[in-house]
Amino acid sequence: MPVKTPKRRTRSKQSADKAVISKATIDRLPLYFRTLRLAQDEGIDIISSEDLGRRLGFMPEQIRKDLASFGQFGKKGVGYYVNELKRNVGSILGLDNHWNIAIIGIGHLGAALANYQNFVSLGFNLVALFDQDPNVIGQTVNHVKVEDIQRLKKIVKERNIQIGIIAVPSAFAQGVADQLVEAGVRGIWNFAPIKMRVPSSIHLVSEDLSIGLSTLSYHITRM
Amino acid sequence: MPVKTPKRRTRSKQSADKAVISKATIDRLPLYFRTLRLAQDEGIDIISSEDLGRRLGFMPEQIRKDLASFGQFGKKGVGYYVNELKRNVGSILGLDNHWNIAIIGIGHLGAALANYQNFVSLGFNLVALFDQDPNVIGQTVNHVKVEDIQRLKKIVKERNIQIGIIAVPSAFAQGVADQLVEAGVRGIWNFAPIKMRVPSSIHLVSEDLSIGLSTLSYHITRM
DNA sequence: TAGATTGTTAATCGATTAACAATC
DNA sequence: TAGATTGTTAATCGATTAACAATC
Repeated sequence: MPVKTPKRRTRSKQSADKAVISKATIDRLPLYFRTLRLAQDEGIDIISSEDLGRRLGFMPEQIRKDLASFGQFGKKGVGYYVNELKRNVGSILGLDNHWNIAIIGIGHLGAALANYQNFVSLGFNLVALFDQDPNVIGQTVNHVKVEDIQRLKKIVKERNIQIGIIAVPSAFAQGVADQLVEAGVRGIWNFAPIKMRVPSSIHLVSEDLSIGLSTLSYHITRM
Repeated sequence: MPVKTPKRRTRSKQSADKAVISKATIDRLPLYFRTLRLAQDEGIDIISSEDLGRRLGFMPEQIRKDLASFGQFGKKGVGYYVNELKRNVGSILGLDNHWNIAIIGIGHLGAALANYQNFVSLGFNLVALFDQDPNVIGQTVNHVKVEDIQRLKKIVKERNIQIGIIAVPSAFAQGVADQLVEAGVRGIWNFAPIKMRVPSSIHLVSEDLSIGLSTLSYHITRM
């Protein structure tokens, strides 16, 4: 459900004011971050919006506009310093907060997420796993022990967990979300294909894996 | 890269013409399908756009507009017949083609996808798994044997596979995509976080799991 | 019939792309 | 300096929401 951000028509010209950033822009930031990291790995020092655009399949003006909404990171006539821009984009995304995350539901998907190395490389700390199955509780996945979901609230507080990742079957997902909210997490990343409801103060991102496959079916049906 | 569909300004009024359907509309169709199935399970015969909207968090006029772009499925003053609409939406999505799918890369994520029951319930047939690791080749995941990736082209043709699901490490993903294209698949569902390139005749949907977590970080950093 | 709800056109809103002055 | 490239405003494009006639 799109949260309507009140829009400011009369914003002053050059003050350090927080303009409203579009969701589309925010969704592109992680892609800029990754591409900058790859460029860094290639030893590139300076990159233009045109080159970034070529690598990502975006128009250069879109990239410039996205970045400019957070500050003036480039040098006219030159481009962007890769290291500096990467650090800035990472900081905008809050990756340097090194959030503590937990996964709830250690089935096939939960276990795969627990082993996903990209989260580590983005700076997230996997600090807890939870399941309800006595056969799974006590096991270790990627060096983290699976805890009884009964202990969720206690451990979320103890380990200062800010983000909960829900990978339980649909029927239990809303209940787990409610528990996470009560335990005090600030964000939920949900993989259950349901319309999840959380208080407006909690940030929710839902992944729906069956959308992609279904839309693929739609397209190949028509070709 | 958005494929520009030539737009028809001068479309005739009431003929069975295929108007251009927006990507946003297509992405919502799988959600309609799922919600209709749930309503069906609840024994509901007739549903209004308002009720569908409440269940999904969409405006009813958006749902009516989406559906109306494919035909007149509702009854004025009454609503939509759940069974009939679900059948129609499923057919629009091409789910009744029961596409044959294969997963390439049977690591944690690939194995999780191989076990994902929602694909089965959407009518997809998982008919092949591929890996490159001799320790994985020959194993059975969800009743399907893992084949040597060397045999990809042969098996894709033999088993009439239309959709390839890529779950290999980023470094190998483009190469696998190229092989799938050569083998004759019509669509690729990619989980590697790269900018994948395929011919314009091949449909590509990429899932990028780190976007969701990064944008969550963005939002909780700012609250 | 009266009330309800669709299908569709018009109005609004938001996001992308184009253009160009500023400046390195 | 001349050439290149940013940052930003304006124009365009596309998607959502509002309004309402049609009709069950």
